[in-house]
Amino acid sequence: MSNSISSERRSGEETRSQILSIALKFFIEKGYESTSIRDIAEALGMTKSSLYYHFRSKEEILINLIQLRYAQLEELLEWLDNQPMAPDLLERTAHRWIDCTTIERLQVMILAHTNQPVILRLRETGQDIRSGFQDIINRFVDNNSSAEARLLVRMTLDTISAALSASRGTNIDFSEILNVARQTASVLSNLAVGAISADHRQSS
Amino acid sequence: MSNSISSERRSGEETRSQILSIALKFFIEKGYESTSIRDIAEALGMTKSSLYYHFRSKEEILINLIQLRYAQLEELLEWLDNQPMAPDLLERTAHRWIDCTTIERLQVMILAHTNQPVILRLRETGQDIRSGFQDIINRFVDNNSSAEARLLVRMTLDTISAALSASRGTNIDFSEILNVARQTASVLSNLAVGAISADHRQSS
DNA sequence: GTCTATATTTCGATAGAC
DNA sequence: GTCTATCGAAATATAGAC
Repeated sequence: MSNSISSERRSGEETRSQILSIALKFFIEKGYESTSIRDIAEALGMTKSSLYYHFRSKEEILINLIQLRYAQLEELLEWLDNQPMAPDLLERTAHRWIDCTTIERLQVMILAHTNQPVILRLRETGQDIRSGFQDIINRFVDNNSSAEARLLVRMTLDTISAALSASRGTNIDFSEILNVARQTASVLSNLAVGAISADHRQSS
Repeated sequence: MSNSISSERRSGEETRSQILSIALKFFIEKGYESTSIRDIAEALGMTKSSLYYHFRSKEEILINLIQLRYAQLEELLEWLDNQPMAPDLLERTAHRWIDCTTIERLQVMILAHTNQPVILRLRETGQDIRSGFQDIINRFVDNNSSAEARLLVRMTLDTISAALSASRGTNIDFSEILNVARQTASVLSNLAVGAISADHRQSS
C-alpha cells in the first residue's frame, strides 16, 4: 500500500523462494514430519518467527511445493485433448511428459513420492491437492476396462517415478533416469495397448 | 522363570504380534512419524506404558517390521548363487521373487516404500537394516557397467514396487498387481539384458 | 521483516504401584 | 503384564517490541 511496494515485494518474494527451496531439500532428505520449522529457518540464518511471516504454517509450505506440479500436468491434458485417438497416442503422451520434465519438477516428484501419507491426508482434508494423472488416464481407460489395462496405463505414464525409485541410493544422474524412463514407457505402452485391445475384443 | 512360562509366553507373543500388525497398518496409512505410540496402544485397548513392556521404543517396532523382509531375500540370493549364468537368468530371478510374494510381504514393501526417510536414517545410524536388492543386483552388473544397465536391472527386479505405486488410490487387487509386475519384469529384463550386452561389446 | 519471549500441545519414555 | 502419574524434550504457532 506504500509507494515502495515493488522493492519490498521483490525481497519478500526472494526470501519466499529461498524458503521453498530449502524446505524441498529437507522434506526429501528427512521427510516432512521430521523436518521442523526450526530446521528450515536456521538453514537460512533466520528464526522460526520470521518464517511465519512468509508462510502461515508448515502445511502451507508443503502445499506450495506440491502445486508447482499441476501447471504442467494441465498443459499436457490440453495437448492430449487436441490429439486424435491413435494406437500410439499413449506412448507419445508418456514421451511428451518425460521430455518436458525438468530437474526441478523431478525433485517435486521425489517429494510427492517420499511423503505420500501427509499428501494423502492433505487431499482428504479438502486442500487443493489433486491426484496427478487421473484425468489423463481416463482418456485411455474407463471403469469398464480390466484392472490389468488400467494398471498398465498408469504404469506407462509413471515410469519416471519407477526409474526414480529404483535409482535411490545410487549416483545415477538425471538424464540417465529420463532416458531409461523413456525406454520403459515404450515397452509398457505396448503391453497397455494390448490389454486395452483385449478388453475391446471381449466386450464386442 | 516360573513353571507357567509356556502359557505366559504364549499370550506375550500374541500381544507382540498384535502390536506389530496394528503398527504396520498405521505406519502405512499415516506414516511412521505421524503415528504415535498412543495411537497404536489405544487401538489395542491398552495404554502407552503397557506397550513399552513389549517394545523398548517406537524404532524397535519399525525395525521388527522391516526385518520380516530379509529372510526371503536371502533365500532368493542362495537360490541365485546356485544358478548358472544364462541370458534369461535375470527374468527368471524377477519372476521367482514375484511368485513368492505373499500379501503380508507386499504390505511390508509398502511400508518401506512410504517411509523411506526414516528407514534411510535407521540404516545410517548403524541399525541392522540392509538395503534390499543390492546383493542380487551385483550378480548381474558391477560398477563398470553403464548407468543405463544398472538402472534397468534394478527396475526389472523392482516391478512390484512400480506396480504397487501405480495402483495407489485404486481398488486394484493383490493378484492383479503381481500379474502386471510379472509382465513388466519380462519386458524390462529384455531391455536390461540388451544394455548389458551393449556394455560388453563396448569393453571388448 | 526480523527479532525475543512465551503459550500450548504432543511426543517418547520412565518410575513405581498392583 | 497392565496400570496411573509424570518427566523432559521438542514441536507448532502467536504476541508484541524494534
